Amino acid sequence: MSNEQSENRGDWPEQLAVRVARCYYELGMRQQEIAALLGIGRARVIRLLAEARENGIVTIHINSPLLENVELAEQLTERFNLLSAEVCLSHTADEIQLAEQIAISANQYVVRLIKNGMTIGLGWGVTLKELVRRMDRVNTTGVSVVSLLGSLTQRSSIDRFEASTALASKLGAECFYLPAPIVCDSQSSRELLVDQHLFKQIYNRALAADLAVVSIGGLNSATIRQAGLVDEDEYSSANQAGAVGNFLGLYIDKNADVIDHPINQRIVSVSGDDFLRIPRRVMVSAGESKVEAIFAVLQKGLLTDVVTDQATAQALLKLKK
Amino acid sequence: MSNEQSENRGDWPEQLAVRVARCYYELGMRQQEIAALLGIGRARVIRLLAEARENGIVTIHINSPLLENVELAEQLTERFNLLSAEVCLSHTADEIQLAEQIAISANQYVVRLIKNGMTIGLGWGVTLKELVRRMDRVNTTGVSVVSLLGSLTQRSSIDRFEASTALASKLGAECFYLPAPIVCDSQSSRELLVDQHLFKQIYNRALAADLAVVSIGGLNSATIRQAGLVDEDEYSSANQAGAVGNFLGLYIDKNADVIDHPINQRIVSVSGDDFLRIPRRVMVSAGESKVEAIFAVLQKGLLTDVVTDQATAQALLKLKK
DNA sequence: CAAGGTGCCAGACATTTGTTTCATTGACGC
DNA sequence: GCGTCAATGAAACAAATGTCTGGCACCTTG
Repeated sequence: MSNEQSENRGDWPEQLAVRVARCYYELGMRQQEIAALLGIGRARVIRLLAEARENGIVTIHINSPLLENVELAEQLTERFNLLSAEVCLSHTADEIQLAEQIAISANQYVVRLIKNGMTIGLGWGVTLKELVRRMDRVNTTGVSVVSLLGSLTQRSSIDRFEASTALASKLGAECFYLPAPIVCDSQSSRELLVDQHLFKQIYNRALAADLAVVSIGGLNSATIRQAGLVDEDEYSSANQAGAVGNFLGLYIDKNADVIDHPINQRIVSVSGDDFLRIPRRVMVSAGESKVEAIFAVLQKGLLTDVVTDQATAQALLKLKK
Repeated sequence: MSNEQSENRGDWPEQLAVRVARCYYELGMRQQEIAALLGIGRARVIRLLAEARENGIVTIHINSPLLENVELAEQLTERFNLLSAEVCLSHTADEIQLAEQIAISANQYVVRLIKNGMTIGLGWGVTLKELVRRMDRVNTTGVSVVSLLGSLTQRSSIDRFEASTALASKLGAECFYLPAPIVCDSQSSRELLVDQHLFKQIYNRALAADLAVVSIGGLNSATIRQAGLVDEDEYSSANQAGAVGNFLGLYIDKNADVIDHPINQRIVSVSGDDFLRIPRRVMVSAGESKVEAIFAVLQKGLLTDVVTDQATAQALLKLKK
């Protein structure tokens, strides 16, 4: 039977995980059996299974929608004049867990929108990172991914928030980064960087995106400050200047207008009218603290699609009145 | 819009299952919590989860292929001149379990082939039934499903083997049946039925299918006889006449030629050259007892795609030599 | 070559999940 | 009304899964 296959095909960790996953989910074997079959410890089987789910090697889909959420989605679509919306169940107020949960729903939603030959503009943040991490691997051709914001420069931030690279790898796509930090030292250095030929080239590529997937930063969300890009002083002064959240790197007020504050002069991102040139603009976001900002952005018509959770959807619909 | 909010939205059993599934798989809640939240017993939560997996409300995908199986698939593709093939892991020799396992792999394979506006011709048997039962629900438009064989007439057989109806419901598609039993009483009654206007109409529809999904019946497979369509005498005499299996209802010999036997005169199905007019012909089958028949059919070039398991794939490749 | 680290297995343990049994409920048919 | 039957929850139990510890082998690094 299974003769000792040669050896060195592909990277082992992943192949092992795949094998374990197939034995477990497709063949319905017990972890103990699998461990015995593959000659490894049961603990490892458990780790590999967890890892496989984390990585999106294994994905679980629920094909039937929950009626009440379909209704909420329809209401959102109508009230904010969207192309479509998706509402998922939520159970926790913890923003990190929430991000994971929305990510799962958004996965299917986004995967359906991806077509061959497409350029995808991508934002930033834990939610998107999570989304991309658990996303199905899809075989595409001619797809490219462009970051809509400048780059993060700290390794730790990149690991937590940078999603483009991971998305590109899931899709087997090319990936482009705006060659400038997301927050520049000063307005003048921003202008210098933005004026570079290479920068413009990539910026134009971003403008030509067919699909944008973005998130929104609530103001007191940890994300922005965790990234260490904005210090406390700036944060609180932006706050006082009427900021309700952060959209594509820029601090916005309750009308979704970019507030007049020095920090916004230093941000590198595709925003404003340029952003609107992307025909399909999907927001993936939820959470108590982001409702106001999400509402503002929706109200202003910046988006064509929304993926959020029950609680946020209900809050948004209430605000509308 | 939101008209019947209050109570009667959708059928409850399914909605409950969906809700439980989402809580469990997306939100990662414990069964105990879910039971408490929804005010039902934990036992029911378990039953609903099982049911959801059975029905394909919940589907689990493994997105990364197993390298050794990719190799086997490539070998199959090349040796039998196929468009593509898929090989899944197998762990059991039990044909029923095997059917379940292949069905899981075939699901993804077949779903990828389905396009809007397509007509799908479908065969018969436990494997296909299983395939369809666990298949993802896909939203399609303009798809129709046509049975490639005459109809089953006993309720119990229908429940076990008839796949077209279920497929159509998963796809939201139209479904057409050949208006004749799969096995007629006599050759003459077959001719009479086949000559009906309505029959020809649907037969032509079947001929115009873009995709056929079929299985193969091993000779001593329980399926054929379970259906109670062929009695023991006929079975053993067909056996003696050199039958190695059953393809689209017809008994075939080791060259995949339809054997000269009275039973074959009474079968209603789309076969022979007519079958070859369907451009994409996928076989989903595996099992020790079917190897010879599968080999014959492949050798004769009746198929363009195969989904099978490791053991069968290896056996097929050995035979080729 | 040794210190420190990592990854793994083995096995003990806690938790979760699955199964069985039994009593209750409520719908249905007569 | 009144039995019958299926569906369900409760509780007890069995099995599986997940977590943790210690120890060993193997690496890296100085």
